[in-house]
Amino acid sequence: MPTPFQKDVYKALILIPKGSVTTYGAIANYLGTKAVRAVGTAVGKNPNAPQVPCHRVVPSSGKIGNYSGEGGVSTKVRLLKEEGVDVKDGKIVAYKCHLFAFEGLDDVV
DNA sequence: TACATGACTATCC
DNA sequence: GGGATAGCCATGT
Repeated sequence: MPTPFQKDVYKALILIPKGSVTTYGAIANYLGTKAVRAVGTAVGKNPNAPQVPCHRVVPSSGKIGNYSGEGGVSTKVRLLKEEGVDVKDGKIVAYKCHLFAFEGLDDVV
């Protein structure tokens, strides 16, 4: 069963609009924590499958990061492209433009 | 309860 | 900008 922390992470992921991406740090910040590692762990479990846009989560490095789904990173990149986010050599193109930092959704504060 | 692991980030070089 | 090191919290054994 998913832990409350995971459910919070998944809720944050669902808030990510199509064609946009966010970082683990942004999610952690939205949840009011610095546990980016824990966020990555929670997303890695991802028992909610396609229900949660886990492929819209990328590291602050602007790269793709990792993906535990089928096809791994390849599928993650493909999904992003399908949503309008272009990827080149395992890196997000103009990723800062697609970046979604939960601005305005700070209901926790 | 304690130790080890992990889809990371920040800092230093 | 890129590589290496330390810090971080939650989860699983």
